Amino acid sequence: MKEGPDIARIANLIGDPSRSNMLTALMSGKALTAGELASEAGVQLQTASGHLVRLEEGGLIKRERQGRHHYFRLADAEVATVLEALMGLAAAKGQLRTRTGPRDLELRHARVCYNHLAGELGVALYDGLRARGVLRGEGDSIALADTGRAEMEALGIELNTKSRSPECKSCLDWSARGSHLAGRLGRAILDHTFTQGWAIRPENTRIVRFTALGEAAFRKTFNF
Amino acid sequence: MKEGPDIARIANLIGDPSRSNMLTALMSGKALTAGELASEAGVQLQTASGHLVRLEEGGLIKRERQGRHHYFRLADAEVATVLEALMGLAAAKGQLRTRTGPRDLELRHARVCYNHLAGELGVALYDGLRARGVLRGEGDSIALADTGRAEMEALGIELNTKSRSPECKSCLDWSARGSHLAGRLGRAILDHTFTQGWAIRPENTRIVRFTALGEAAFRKTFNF
DNA sequence: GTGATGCTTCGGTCTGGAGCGAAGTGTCTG
DNA sequence: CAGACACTTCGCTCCAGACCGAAGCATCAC
Repeated sequence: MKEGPDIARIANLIGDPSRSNMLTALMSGKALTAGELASEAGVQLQTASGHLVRLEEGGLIKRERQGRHHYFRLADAEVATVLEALMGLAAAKGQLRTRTGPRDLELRHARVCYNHLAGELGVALYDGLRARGVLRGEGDSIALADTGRAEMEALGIELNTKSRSPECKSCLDWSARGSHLAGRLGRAILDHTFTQGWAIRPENTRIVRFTALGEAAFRKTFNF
Repeated sequence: MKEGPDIARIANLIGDPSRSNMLTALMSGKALTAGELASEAGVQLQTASGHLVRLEEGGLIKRERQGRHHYFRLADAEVATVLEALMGLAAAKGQLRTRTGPRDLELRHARVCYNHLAGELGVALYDGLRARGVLRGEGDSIALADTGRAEMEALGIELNTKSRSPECKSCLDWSARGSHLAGRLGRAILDHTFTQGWAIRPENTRIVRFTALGEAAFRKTFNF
């Protein structure tokens, strides 16, 4: 007996892990690019692109083209409401994420979040820089203190001052409680980490794999 | 990869056509056997049995064994709320099932939503009660005004004060724009409707079929 | 112009899981 | 007890779709 609207199509769209991760990321209300969403979902750009087409056709998200970027946002508030309701139900049913594997442990320790460092190490760095007064401010408006700027320059970290994107930003971390550092500074520090050879980036993952010496050097350099 | 509850598991459970048909059937609020649900979904008993195990493990439905029968019902009202919200979204996105027949019209007019009245009539009742000040509050926190409580008692509507579930709740309606009344009061009013003989309930549907006199009495009683 | 970047499309592989037949478990009737 | 009935479990097939490499567009920077 088929009555009423077809739940299954919509639920099936939300029901794929990659897509639900993208939708969850879009719950922030911000518009995100395909690349950012791919990174959020932990899949390659081609895969994400396919998912985004399906979500768009299903009416769950909307696309805005700006130059070579495609920005995506939730289609409307009703979509957000349904996602919120699903989150509530999932929480009530104890379906918290508990996946644990070797891959997962590495991801939780240190990973790339778009273009900056996330995970336990990213959160520790962020907390350390704030405790020492290198970073100031709360929430979205974080700034580099003058002493901090000098310190970064002394380390040879270049901030690409041409870009108009925010210099410092905090980004919520899912694996560790707290935030990590995003923005141009976050990007520059991650780049520095790779050029110094402290860590490598295994193919097709978000994992940032520090060497033992590399992690020690990283902690010492940023003094946390 | 974001923090928070895992939407995907729950949504994936709902996202299969067979399972969503079963859940939709259970939205009637009645307990159904595995065999009945299999025929609702259009699959063999073995297949349905597998789905029911998964839905049970996911916390969406509950099982009661009675002799050689297994009866299933939705786990709780929250599940029903989420399903109703999904129906609303699906309807808004034009994912209606192609069949639009007399049945569909009846469903839109008046139907059961878990244990309370939904459809045009349910929304009209809700709007009427609010306009007259019987119900107060916005969003999730809706309450029965003192005058309203007296009015309901005068009508002989019993509120089962033992239950700890909320007395009044609003529930989004998918067929009409607006909300209808859920919670203990919503349940009591629907029970009253049947005991008064204003409406009957055709087998195997969510339809609530009012008689002409019954609908008039219903509207007059609740004064809308 | 050339090269870099962001995204899409195409073609291919591979796995999760939906489906069913058959056999097994539990419950009722006579 | 045997046999009917309701449901579950097992074993198997099969396919949708998730994923990625490579190639193709479009846009930007120089």
